[in-house]
This record gives sequence, C-alpha cells and structure tokens, in this order.
Amino acid sequence: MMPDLFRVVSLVRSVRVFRGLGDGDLAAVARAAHYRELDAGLCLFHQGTQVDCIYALCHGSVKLLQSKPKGHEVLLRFVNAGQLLGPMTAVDRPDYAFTAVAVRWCQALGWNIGVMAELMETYPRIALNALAELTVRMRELQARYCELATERVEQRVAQGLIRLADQVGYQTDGAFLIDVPLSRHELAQMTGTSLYTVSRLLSAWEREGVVDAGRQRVAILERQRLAAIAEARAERRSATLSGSGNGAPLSWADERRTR
Amino acid sequence: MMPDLFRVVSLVRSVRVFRGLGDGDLAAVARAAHYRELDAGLCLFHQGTQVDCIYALCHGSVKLLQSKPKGHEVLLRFVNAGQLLGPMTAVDRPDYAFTAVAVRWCQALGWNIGVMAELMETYPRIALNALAELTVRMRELQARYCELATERVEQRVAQGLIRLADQVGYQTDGAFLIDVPLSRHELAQMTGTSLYTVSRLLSAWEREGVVDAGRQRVAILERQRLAAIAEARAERRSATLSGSGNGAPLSWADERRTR
DNA sequence: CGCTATTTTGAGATGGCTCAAGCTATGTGG
DNA sequence: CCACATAGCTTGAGCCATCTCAAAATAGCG
Repeated sequence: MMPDLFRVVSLVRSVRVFRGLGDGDLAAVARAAHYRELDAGLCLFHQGTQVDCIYALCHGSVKLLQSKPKGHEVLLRFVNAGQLLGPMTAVDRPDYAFTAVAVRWCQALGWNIGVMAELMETYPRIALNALAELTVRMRELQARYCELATERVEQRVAQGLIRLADQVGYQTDGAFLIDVPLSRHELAQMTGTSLYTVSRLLSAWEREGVVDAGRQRVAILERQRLAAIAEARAERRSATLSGSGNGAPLSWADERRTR
Repeated sequence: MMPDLFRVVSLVRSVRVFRGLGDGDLAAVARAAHYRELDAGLCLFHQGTQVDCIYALCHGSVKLLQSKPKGHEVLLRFVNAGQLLGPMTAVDRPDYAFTAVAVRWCQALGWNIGVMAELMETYPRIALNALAELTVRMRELQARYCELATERVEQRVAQGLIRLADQVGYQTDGAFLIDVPLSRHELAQMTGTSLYTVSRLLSAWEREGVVDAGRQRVAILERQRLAAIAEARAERRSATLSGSGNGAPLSWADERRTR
C-alpha cells in the first residue's frame, strides 16, 4: 500500500507547495506523510467532520463540494494534481468546510495538522508557498463571487467553462476538452443555476458551434466566442438556422440586452 | 506625520498577523513600515493598480470593493482594525484585485511587498499567522459564495446583516448596532441584489420589529428572528397589521415558501 | 436488451429587477 | 434661521430571466 520512501519523495516533489525545498527537507516531509489512494467517487474527507489531515493531491482530480443544511450543494472547484486540499491550517474551527470527492483514481498525501504545523515551523518555505497558493485561490473565488453577484446565468456558465478548461482541461487541435466528467448538474452547481438552464445554454451554444457537449462531457470549440459571451459582449449572430422551427422566435439564448 | 518608532511599534503590536513576535522583532517590523492616515472616503489603493504595498489596518474601518469592467460593483467585505489588507503576497499578478476605501478616519501601516517577503523569511511566524488569517477569510468567502448560489435574497440579506454585526458591530442592551455607515445600496452590493429589494426587506423587517433601520444605519433588534429568516426557517407571523392598507394582500416579504 | 442516470425540451409560474415617482433627512448658502 | 439642494430612501407597477415541474428522449451499463 504505502510506497517506499523514494516514491513518496517523488510524489512530494510534485506538489507545488513544497517547491524550493532541498532533497533532505523533502525526505523529512515525505516521512511524515500518510499515503492514500482513492477510486472515483470516494471521499477524501467530509464536510463537518473533524480536520485530522491536510492533504496534497499527487495524481488525479478531486471536486470540492459545499452544502448548507437547508440548501442545495455547491461545487466550489476542481483540484488538480500538485495542489493542496483542505484548510491550510486548522486554526479556528477544527472541521472541514467542504467535502472532497475523487472524480477519478487519485493519489494523495496527508499530514496530520500538528505535524504540518511543525513542518511549516521548520521549513518556512512551505508556509510561504502555501500563502501564495491560497492568495491565488482567494483571488479566483473573489472573482467568482463578483460574477455570481453581478452577471447573469449565461455569462457565468460561459465563464465557468473557460475557467474549467484552464484548470482541468487540455487543448487538442484548437478545441479545449474539459478533462473531468462534468454533468449539467455539476456545471449548474458551480455557476449557481439549475441543470435545466445549463442544458438549454449548452444546446444553444452547440447549435451555434461554440461548444461540443455530450454526456458528462463538454468541449469548447470556439473559445473566442465563448469568451465574448462570458463578457456579455453580445456578439450574437442573427441565429438564422436552428434545430427547431425556422422563422420561429429566436432561440432561448439569443436576444440578450445589457443589464 | 510619521509617528515615532515607539508609537509605530504599538500600532504594529495591535495587528493580529504580528502576534507571537518578540519586542525586537516588532521593532524591526515597525522600522520597515510606512505610516498612512486617511479620511473617510479616501482610497488606500485602487483595483487594477500595481501592488506596491501590503497594508495592515491599525485604526478605523475600510471597505473592499471589486468591480468588473462591464458589471456593477461588489462590496467584498469590511475590514476592521487589526486585520491585513490586500494580497498577502503578490506572487502572480502584480495588481490589486480590489479597491480599499476608508469608511472613517483610518491609520494604516504598509510594507513594500519585497520588504514584507523578507520579513516573512526572517520571521516565519508572520507567514504562519497570515496563513491562518487567510484561511479564515477563505472559509467565510466560500460560505458566502455558497449562499449567493443557493439562497434567495431575503436569506442572504439577513445573513449579511448578521455577519456585519459580528464583524463591525457592537452590542448595546440587546440590540446590535452596525458600526459603519451602511447604505441600502452597499448592503445590496454585499448580498448580490438591488437597493430596492434591500429597502423593501428592511421596511418589512422594521414593521415586524426585527431591525431598526435609518439613513445609512441598521440596528438588529431581534437577532434570533433575523437568524431564523437567514436560515429560511419561515417562522413568519401572520403579519396582520401593516403600514399600508389593512386587509390588503400580505406585504411583500411575507408568505414565503421553501425552495 | 432492459434498466437507470442523464439530458432535453416544453409550459407555466414567480422572484426580484427595472423604471419612475415621490419622500425625507441632512447639509448649506443666503 | 430658513428655503433650497442633494443624497439617500421608499413604494408602486410591470415585466422578464430564470426556476420549477413534467415528461419524453437518449445513452451507457450490466
């Protein structure tokens, strides 16, 4: 189960937050780590349970879900290999703020929070790197908060797809494939809308050739146009042809006016 | 203008992120600081301008505004004395992600980002404290993101008021006063709605005796009931009397059903 | 090759936005 | 000290972007 130290060191080395550490330091970090593997669909930790470990993802992808007792579930973001997971420190409230679910087979390393605190004391570089990583995330979340508060659904979903393409996507011959299974429902959970609205938007965009959507799968064909939609630059074409009745009123996603 | 070192040290000492530092360390931090004062309405820094300093607020209160080119402005949060302001590190993008505006007379200390990086290297405690502070903020923002995505306006505004009372409020004989000038517009900017809707909600709550709202001022009279509203526990009373026509249809904020 | 989860699409309902007045504190200059 | 100006607030009316519900279509999967 637990790979030998050499293997663990190489996993540790792939985690951004340990950049800048020497080989000896990395070995010390590796010795303190717990190794975990999980299959798709399993949880690394659950919202509300006590924080015991801080994790770093070494392989695979994980999604972070937050739910309110009375409310729906929100998909905060996807985490890729190399990123930290979970609260950096467990200062205040000692329970996880969200649930981390593997969306494919994953390798993760975990450190007891006390141990991680000691490691950060011993190797301040870790704390500095973590600070940098958190700062970036904070910025992104602020930007998304701002969008959610001011932009309408169409823009948010478009922007969400672009962000996903950047974070968990890869490019092939001009198209950007999103490299995690992504249902309409999940996209809705990310952008604060309903799966029905997402479905309608994707259908409309597909008719216009902007995206190629399938079951749990979205590919961006024309990133420029999607970006235009995201920025509410209503660069919509007249949308003459359509899958449904021609001459009928314009399709659902057309004919926007600025807010 | 610049107070003597002794005064600056005492200011530095009041900033949470420097907790745990010895007197000598504090002096070193203080020597590296720029001192600034600003009157209400003035900006500490502007969104989009290059990050030169990381600030800590020593006295007063500041609001953080983020705006999208095409969108409205969003009020991210209020900052109180003792908190850090601005990005902890300026790793990636070297410009401020939001604008910081003083809402009353403020004292702030600033450190050049390079200098702060050195201070953190020299005194890792600073980085650890900053990490803890950022983690708390991250949690709060995630919670708000979740709310914005799933809760309806009434709950969000109620929750927003409660949060404000905790962060920039003080208690007097059972009531919680929010201790910054807070217009309907600003409350709307914080909760992702329009000033009209906020006004209607406050009017309804005032009729029910839950809050006491005035010009740029809100006081929470019955925190329990506001919390109940925030959690969508529709513990609404029959709302018989009303300022407007009696026997008329129930007032705007009544008669909610669960989502 | 049926079963189940996902997706699509239609139709209808509505929460909250927008616009348009009018109102009321607060400050200000005469 | 008062009339006016201004910024903030309230309230009504109408509308529409988006949600909800319902049901059919589709696609993997065992």
